[in-house]
Amino acid sequence: MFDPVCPSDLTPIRFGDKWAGMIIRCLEDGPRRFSELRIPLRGVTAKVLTGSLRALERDGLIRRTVCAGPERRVDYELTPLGRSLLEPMAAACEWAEQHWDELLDAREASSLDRTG
Amino acid sequence: MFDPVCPSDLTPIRFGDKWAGMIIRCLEDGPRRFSELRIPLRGVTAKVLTGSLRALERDGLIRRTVCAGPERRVDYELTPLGRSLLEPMAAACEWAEQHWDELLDAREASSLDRTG
DNA sequence: CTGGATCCAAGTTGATACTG
DNA sequence: CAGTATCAACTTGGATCCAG
Repeated sequence: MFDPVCPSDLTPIRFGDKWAGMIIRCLEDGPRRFSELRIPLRGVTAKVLTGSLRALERDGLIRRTVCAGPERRVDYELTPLGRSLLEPMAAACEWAEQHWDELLDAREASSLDRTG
Repeated sequence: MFDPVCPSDLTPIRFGDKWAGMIIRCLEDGPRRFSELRIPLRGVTAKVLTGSLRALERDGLIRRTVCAGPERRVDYELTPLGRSLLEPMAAACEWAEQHWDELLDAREASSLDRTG
């Protein structure tokens, strides 16, 4: 799923911490539960995801809602500010896609310098 | 000088490592020497600046040129790829300027939550 | 289910001293 | 001038276990 965003951390552009960019994209289409977020973000532990979510909340990019009811359930959704971030993110993705090959070539060339 | 870029590391958007974004902006108007770069980047040590420059060079964003002559002199300049990064960087800066107040407000609000 | 607590490995940044 | 070497501090991400 996150191939188009940052295939191998190759692009020099990053949004927040390691998971912030992916979290924002996960929330793009509407609110998601804590456990829903853990599915696409394969490998993220609860603690780290909590940390990222708290940071995003502190910056006013997402809103955390504890839903009433018998079952414990917490929803996260983008605030208008968070949603506005999608624009520069799209610009960053476009740049990454356009210059993907050049980035790869540069890495290859510099690794060849070291070996030969 | 770097107030417009990232006044207090408040924006969630980052380019490369801590100094990469500033280095790129320093090279925007043409080649600069190692020691010239150290002026605006107050506080950066030679080792750290070297590390950032090497990383940018490896990614093909800047080119390093050792100038011939009696005095030791090394120039750094943006490659076309590095220059192309100025576009998404401008988009990021624009976003940061437009939403500066909201970011500040969010931080204030969350710090108030903690104190009272 | 949604985290908090604790511990830990790894990476990042920097201070300081030194070199061709 | 343009770095390199070494060491120390801090930050990050994660594993594991525990709790309301």
